[in-house]
Amino acid sequence: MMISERKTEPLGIKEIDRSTTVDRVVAVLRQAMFDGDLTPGETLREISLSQNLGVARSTIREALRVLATDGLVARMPNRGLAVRHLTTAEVVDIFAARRVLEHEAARAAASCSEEALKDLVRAFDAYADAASREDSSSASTAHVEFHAAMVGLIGSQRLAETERSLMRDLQLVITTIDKSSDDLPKEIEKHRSLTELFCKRKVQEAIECLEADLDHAEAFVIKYAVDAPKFSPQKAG
Amino acid sequence: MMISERKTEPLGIKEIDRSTTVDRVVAVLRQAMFDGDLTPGETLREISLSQNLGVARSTIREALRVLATDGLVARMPNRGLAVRHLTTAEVVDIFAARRVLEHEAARAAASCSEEALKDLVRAFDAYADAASREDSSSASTAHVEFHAAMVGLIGSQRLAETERSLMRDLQLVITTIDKSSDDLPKEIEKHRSLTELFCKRKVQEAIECLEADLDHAEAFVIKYAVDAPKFSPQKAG
DNA sequence: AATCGACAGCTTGTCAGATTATCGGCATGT
DNA sequence: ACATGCCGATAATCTGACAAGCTGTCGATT
Repeated sequence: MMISERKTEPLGIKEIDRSTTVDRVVAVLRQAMFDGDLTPGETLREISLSQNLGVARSTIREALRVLATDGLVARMPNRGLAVRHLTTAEVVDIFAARRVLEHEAARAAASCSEEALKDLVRAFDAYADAASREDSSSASTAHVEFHAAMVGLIGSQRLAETERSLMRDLQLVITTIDKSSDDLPKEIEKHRSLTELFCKRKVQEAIECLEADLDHAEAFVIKYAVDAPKFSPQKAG
Repeated sequence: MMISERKTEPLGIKEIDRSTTVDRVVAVLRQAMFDGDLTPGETLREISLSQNLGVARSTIREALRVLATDGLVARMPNRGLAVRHLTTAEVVDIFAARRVLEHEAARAAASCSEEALKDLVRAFDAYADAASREDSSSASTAHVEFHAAMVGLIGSQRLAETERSLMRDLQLVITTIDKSSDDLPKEIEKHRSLTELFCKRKVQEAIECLEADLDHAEAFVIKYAVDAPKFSPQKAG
């Protein structure tokens, strides 16, 4: 054996960002929509975006193509792109999906590993932390991640990813409704008790808690969801 | 009121294809992977693709970006793209997700509308028809659509889309295993009885049927799934 | 006045070419 | 044997150009 053979890095070396420009543009745009800086219905012009972000139009186009595939923006051929507008029907669709996934998550809590539950607690802590710092942008992200972690208990990353996508789309609507009047502390408490029920593996109670929350949230969102007077979005962008 | 005001189209007017070149390239590549013309691990070179298909490299890039976002191809930054290779862990993940969705579909069959069941029957008929014509390409597609229709009974297009994506990824592996030794008639019969159980709303029996099928399919696929000796795929391309 | 058609402007769609960044392998030197 | 530096291949990005499609306007025609 050789002396001083080092396994990894000599400590203190920072992680290098290996993302491409397109990835970063996607992230920026996604966050902007997420934070409400880009509101549903708002058109996205390739040229102005490329000028504002200081990248070429081709790069913007690739980024927009990703967002379109994700379903966050709608393409209107030769007319441009716009931030997606959810119709009432779609909101109902999303909540139907969430009910299935989150119910199943509660059931999975009965038999999942302790380690998996730790992940859920970690996700909740991140959410609570962001909320306590009144960082609404981070809080939104953490909220999504919490729900994804919950569905993750089922044991399928794919389903967790689906939940993530559902939550993101909803967030799109929610941020446009009211940025401040949201009773964040109350939300945190609801999620805290939900987390506890999961950890104690009290399936039935968790389901009831989820159900109440989903019903409430659905009614709330639907009240503000507007039917889009636009083209239906492309399927596969 | 005016005379001869027509609501939609004067009959017989064909639908106009409004797809862009990128859309068509995506479709071609997707089908190629689906049919096994492009096998997992195979690298996709932008230049050769653009030459073969007779379109510009930028167009190819946008198409590949879509496929990467969909998760069908893996990006290795600055090294190229490759048709996705599913690891055993991912196959397990996918089947965990399918179990959740298809179980829920069986439960939903108890209370869904007759109309929804008709859709399922239609999907089965298309599958059986393609199989009887020995059109394996159409049969693969129809098979995916059948399962999507099944999950569609739950009442969420989003979940159906998730199932579609899961099935497509599996199909990617399956086509590479054996194109012909597949006992298609037997598969059709299994799906036929499944369809009947759904229509008769025999939930418990349907679940048992599904479970047996899923277990069998999972074992089959895992036996042939190879762990990829490549980079892990990018998250959001 | 109402309708139609041509036109202009804007934006996306597609393309070609050039430049840069990164990777893998090879050769070279100690 | 090992580290270093160079080189070829390929993707990543940018630039600039032109074509195609949509919208609204503005006359001309009826």
